[in-house]
Amino acid sequence: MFSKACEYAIKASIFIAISSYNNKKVSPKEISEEIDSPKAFTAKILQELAKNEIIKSTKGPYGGFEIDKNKISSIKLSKIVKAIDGDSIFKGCGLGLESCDEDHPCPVHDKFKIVRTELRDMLENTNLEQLALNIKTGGSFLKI
Amino acid sequence: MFSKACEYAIKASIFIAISSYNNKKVSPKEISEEIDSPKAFTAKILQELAKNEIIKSTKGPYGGFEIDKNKISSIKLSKIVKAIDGDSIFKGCGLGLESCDEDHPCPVHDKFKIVRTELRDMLENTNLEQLALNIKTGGSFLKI
DNA sequence: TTTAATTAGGATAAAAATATCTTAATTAAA
DNA sequence: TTTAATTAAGATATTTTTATCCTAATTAAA
Repeated sequence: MFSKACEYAIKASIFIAISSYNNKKVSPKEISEEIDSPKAFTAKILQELAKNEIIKSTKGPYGGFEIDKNKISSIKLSKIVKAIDGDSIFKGCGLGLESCDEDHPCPVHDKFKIVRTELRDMLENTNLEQLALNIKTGGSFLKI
Repeated sequence: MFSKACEYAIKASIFIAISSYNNKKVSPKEISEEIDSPKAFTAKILQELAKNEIIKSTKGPYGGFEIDKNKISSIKLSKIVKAIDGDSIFKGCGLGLESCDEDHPCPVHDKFKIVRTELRDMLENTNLEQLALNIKTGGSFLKI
């Protein structure tokens, strides 16, 4: 469904959100250990998230990655997915046709539309606050 | 969502179904032209579909690919997707965790479950006959 | 101002997906 | 039985994704 990079991006964002609630910046090393991902690759993805202003990076001693506490609830999953994988998963045709629309639909257009809408709504209606809180209360987990 | 190979597999299967209704076997060349895909790569995918008994191949003169007419309505989209991409798209965790389940869910488990179920149901409830007929009646298209 | 701790960025490598090419095997018809 | 038309299979190439490594830039504190 999502690329590896996008899976890491989502998990990393959740962990950074949790750490930020604790007023703690985190490094690529801590993040990759927490979410069980390759460190250097994760660092690249963090750069991308920072460029998209989803997370904030601070260089130098006492630096690291964080998210403004009062921004966490406004960051939707859709924003993270768009930043890393683009929007083709909610906008694109299920069979990869360039010009698939109501007027010129691919064979699975109507059937696929329902799934795509369900996915888009899910990503639009899920934010980092919800996901972080659920982890904090032990309702879900970031690895194994 | 699906790999390129899987998109080609779905489109090829639909075209072969349509041709089979017309009692006509088709070659990789005809198929790739009809669905706008690379010929040799498409041929590989056809081999895979044949191994999975989704399509039937006949070598030699007057050979080609076809589907038993009375089997077309029983071939679900899910069977094609499973044969090419495997079942991780309906079974796997949205964040790629090995052991994600109700007892040990990933952060998006509950939200993702709805989408995955919607997708699985769609693939289970869509068959080649429906898709082929919809094309025949001009309700949908295989390319551009 | 120097040092050490950090992220940024570029170069490279490895693996997987996509794509192509060549030859082998099969088979119907002449 | 030979020939020509077809798919099967293996080798190779290209592109994309995933991953690693090294150096540069930044910055807080000594």
